[in-house]
Amino acid sequence: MAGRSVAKAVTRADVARYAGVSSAVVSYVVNDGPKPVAASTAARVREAIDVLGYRPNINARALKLGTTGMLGLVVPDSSNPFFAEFALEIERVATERGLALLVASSNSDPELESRLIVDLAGRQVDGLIVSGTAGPPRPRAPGDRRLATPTVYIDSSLPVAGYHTIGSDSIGGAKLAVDHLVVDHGHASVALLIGSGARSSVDERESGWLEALRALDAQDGPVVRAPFTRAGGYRGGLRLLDLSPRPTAVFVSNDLQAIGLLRAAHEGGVRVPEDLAIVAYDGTQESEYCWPPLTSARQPVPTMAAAAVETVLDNPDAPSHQTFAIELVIRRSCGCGRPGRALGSEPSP
Amino acid sequence: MAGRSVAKAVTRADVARYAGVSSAVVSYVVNDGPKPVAASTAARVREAIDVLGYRPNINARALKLGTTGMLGLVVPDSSNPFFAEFALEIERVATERGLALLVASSNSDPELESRLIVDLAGRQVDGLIVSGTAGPPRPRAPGDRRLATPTVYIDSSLPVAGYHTIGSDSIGGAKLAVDHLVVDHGHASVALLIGSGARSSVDERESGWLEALRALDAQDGPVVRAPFTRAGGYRGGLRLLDLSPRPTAVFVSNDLQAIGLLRAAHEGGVRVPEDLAIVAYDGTQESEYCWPPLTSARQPVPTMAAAAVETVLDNPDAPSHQTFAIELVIRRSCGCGRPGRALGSEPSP
DNA sequence: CTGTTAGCGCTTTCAC
DNA sequence: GTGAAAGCGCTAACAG
Repeated sequence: MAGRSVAKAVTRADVARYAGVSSAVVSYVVNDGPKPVAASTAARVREAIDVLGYRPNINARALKLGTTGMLGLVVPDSSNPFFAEFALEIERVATERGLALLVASSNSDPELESRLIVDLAGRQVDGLIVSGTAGPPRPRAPGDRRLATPTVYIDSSLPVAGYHTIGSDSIGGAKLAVDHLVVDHGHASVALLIGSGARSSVDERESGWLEALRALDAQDGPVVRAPFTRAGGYRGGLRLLDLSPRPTAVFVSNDLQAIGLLRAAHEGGVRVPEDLAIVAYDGTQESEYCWPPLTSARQPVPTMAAAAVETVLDNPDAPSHQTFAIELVIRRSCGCGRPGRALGSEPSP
Repeated sequence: MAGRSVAKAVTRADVARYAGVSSAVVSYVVNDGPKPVAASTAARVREAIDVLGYRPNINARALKLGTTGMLGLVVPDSSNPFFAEFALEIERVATERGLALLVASSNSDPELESRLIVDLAGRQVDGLIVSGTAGPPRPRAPGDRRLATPTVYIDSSLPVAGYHTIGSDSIGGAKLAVDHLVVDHGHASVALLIGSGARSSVDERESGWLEALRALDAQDGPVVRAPFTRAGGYRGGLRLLDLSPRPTAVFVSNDLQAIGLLRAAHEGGVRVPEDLAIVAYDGTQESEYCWPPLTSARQPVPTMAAAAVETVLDNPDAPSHQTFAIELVIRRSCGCGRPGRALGSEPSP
């Protein structure tokens, strides 16, 4: 059905004919090598290219070279601002390196996810970056057939044998959040509003929250589980606010949920941070512009994205693991600053 | 540099050898045609495929067929939730049709944008969907060389000669917004906070705003221009709130700006909607979860995305234009509902 | 039902 | 400095 309509593309042979040279020469001038070409010939070729409107067929090139100049990215949900920002950063560094980005969303469905991975691998992408819904894959069995495509799992705070993995230091991040609430703001205990995913293992944000509380001899507050979405945060928030006694402080596992919680609080007349202090996780742009602005444990997205691309491209063998420190961005929802006045009141551009 | 590490992939020839058939037969079973294959042979081939872990090389296939099974999408800013949602929808329908999506962000830079378009076209995508930062291209000159790739411009409320265009009915949408503010809420005039882009022509949202005001014999309020971002809305909002007399109602050209404006209002102690009624444009998810929830003129993103893909794939010739009606989603920021209580208080999932 | 084979557009070695 | 030709992995005539 397609293919029919693609107006007969002009090919390297057309250019060669028009310029009165061989197709090899066209190749030399297009790629600026590997052989030198006389200046005058080159000029003629370039003119032919211009006149004819020639565009090299990148796929043919890929076939010959065994390289596609494409990266694949699969995320659970690209409308989650965190993944959107991640994707944008990856795209930025890919573009810088002359690569294009093939994206796919698994919609948090492990089955779809693996189909997408297989599909992208079949498209011969030069590297695959995946944020697994089902968490990182299980360690590779000894005789396992490798996926030929170099792959890195992001969003994995622990190493997985046989794979490249990258993640933020969620344990450390959770601790930062809890410490701030307990030490700096004097809360006796901190609740947890956390995502309920398909992930098999315990979320490290939960471990960090617990560890921090223990280390401070503070009490762990109630735990509420809800989907990693605004709506999930809203519903989870409703339950959280219904608890008695109502928690005075909560650590929320991502910005989206915190925003949902904020809505629940507004509707219930619960003042943030006066009645309920909130620290979130991710530090997306959206967290800066809700009301009150969210204090959030920010993942260094640009750095992580750059590392992902680099790892998969420059280091395809030798599985590695990298963890990135997170930074607590202080705004108003934790209780810092003055009411009605956002901290750092000139928002970033 | 790349290519080296790609573990020698298993090819159709390997499978053929292993199964003791010709490569054509392998092709027949993989594609389920065009020739029939004996059941027993097919089984042998399938087993070989399995054992060897064979994956067809999609690029080779593309080269042969003149079709890549890829769509290209270029947007100004994929971290804008509106475009993120759009991209997600396009991806969804593309996946349904077995196509992959190549995305690129122009970062609102017209120069980058055209480079990206050329690059994607060179990658032989089967169709190109672009949301132009420079607006749709100028009408095609008679002798103009066509871009061979079928292309549709989204976000273009007016037709452009020689191109496929798709857009929401921004004039109608703006009127809906203004009418609601003036007729239903009794505001004597409505201000405008609108994006300042690279677009050459006047934004139709501005025209709609003006027309609606005229039609109602109402007064046009002040116009403030600022970038299409949260920060832009914030800064524009600061200026707007500084005006005297301060407007009592404002139509904002996208959700992002409205969210920035909301922050400015919160900081300035201006109550929304009591002191300032707001109606935004786009109707992204984020508009549902800020506080107060935004009344917004919603673009039918899924419908538009489906139309874009269909147009570019099934209708590559015969330039067409499609406009989609927008729907005013009533929430709290316009003054509807009760204070502290969001309208439709059970948010969507 | 199965096999042979000619390319798709490109790069690159090897000759001139 | 330039050209001829092989071949990347795949499909689809065309023969058997």
